[in-house]
Amino acid sequence: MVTASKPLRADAARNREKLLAAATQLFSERGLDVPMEHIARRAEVSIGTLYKHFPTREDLVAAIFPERLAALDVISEKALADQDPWHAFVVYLEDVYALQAEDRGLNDILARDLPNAPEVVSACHRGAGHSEILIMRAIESGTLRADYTITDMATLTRAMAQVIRDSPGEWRRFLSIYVEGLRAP
Amino acid sequence: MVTASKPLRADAARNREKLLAAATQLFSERGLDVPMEHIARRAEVSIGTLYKHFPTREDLVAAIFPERLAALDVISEKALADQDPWHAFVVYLEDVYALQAEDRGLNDILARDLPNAPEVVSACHRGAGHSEILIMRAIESGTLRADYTITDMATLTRAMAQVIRDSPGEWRRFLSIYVEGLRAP
DNA sequence: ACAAAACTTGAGGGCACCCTCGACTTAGCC
DNA sequence: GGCTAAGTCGAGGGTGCCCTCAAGTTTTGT
Repeated sequence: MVTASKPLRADAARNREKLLAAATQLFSERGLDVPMEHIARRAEVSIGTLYKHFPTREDLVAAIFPERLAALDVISEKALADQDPWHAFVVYLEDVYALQAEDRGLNDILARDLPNAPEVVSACHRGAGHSEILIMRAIESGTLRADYTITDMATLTRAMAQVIRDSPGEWRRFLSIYVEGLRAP
Repeated sequence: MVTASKPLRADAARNREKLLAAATQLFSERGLDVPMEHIARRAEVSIGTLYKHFPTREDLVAAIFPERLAALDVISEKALADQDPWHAFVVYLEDVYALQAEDRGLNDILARDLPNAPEVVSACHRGAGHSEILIMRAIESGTLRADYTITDMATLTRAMAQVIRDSPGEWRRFLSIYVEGLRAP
């Protein structure tokens, strides 16, 4: 997937890296809505150059987040390897939201209607697939309430996004209460 | 509290009412952030007139929401009259969020850092006081987990605000799961 | 019916963000 | 060293929202 279509000129390559670094940092700190001007400024590059490299905000997101989202796969794998289905499911939730809590941009991506970047979308689909397996396993083991669905988890994710934003110190407790409500009767 | 300081001229009084009606409707439909211009347009009044009557958005909120928030008191009273502390608490939550779900503006008020309008603030304090009583009673009856606090409820409210916004069809289910997690062990 | 007071109006200035484009600069090749 | 394609720059035009104020209109008291 390393499209080496045309090798960039040296200065262009340098600027591209500076832009990515600046955007990575700002997205993470302030979320996906940071003004484009701020990104350019932090990269010490003009706004025109930013738009040359990344014509839309989406392009920037698409360049940055696939790597971030790879962390989700690591979390999924860890959970899928866990022998205890309930434990796997609960730890999975904790890990996912811990990741979200560390990165305001990721939080935005998971919470709102996602960007269309194919790589981002597919990472989310992958995540959803893994979640579904974890849910099924936990239901089958008789520990998770039988009517739990991936839709419920999507709702939870949006709720958690909000909690993380407003009260970063509270999200673990909030989650733990919710999780208690998830046990099979 | 009906400050009849200076009787308004007839046309002014009419416009004031039109503005209140328009703002009530738009706040409820679209939330507290509707552009001032939209409110003026819907009231069929110029933007200057809007600002004459309500110099800030806060003033509009202060004029509209105390009445809305009175509904909260009704809900509290009903809950406080309930003999079963657990039932009272759960129904209270359902009623509060049902109210929020009906009014996008109210949802905004309860979710974000509130407007400074004294009447709004005091209504919220009143609500918090009632919540606290309901929480205490439910804890004492041994049905609600003993460590539950008003802070947890504030967090829940923000989370619910988000769920109501994104997935209006899901909030009851989300709440019911959370509430299951609230039962004393 | 008239004047003064109260009210209304909307053009327009400010701001923050978006994005474009023509003039300049520079890397990289001969 | 000089040429050219590639890249950079930033002023400036567009949008949407905020809010003000001087000029015009309406109400009301006499």
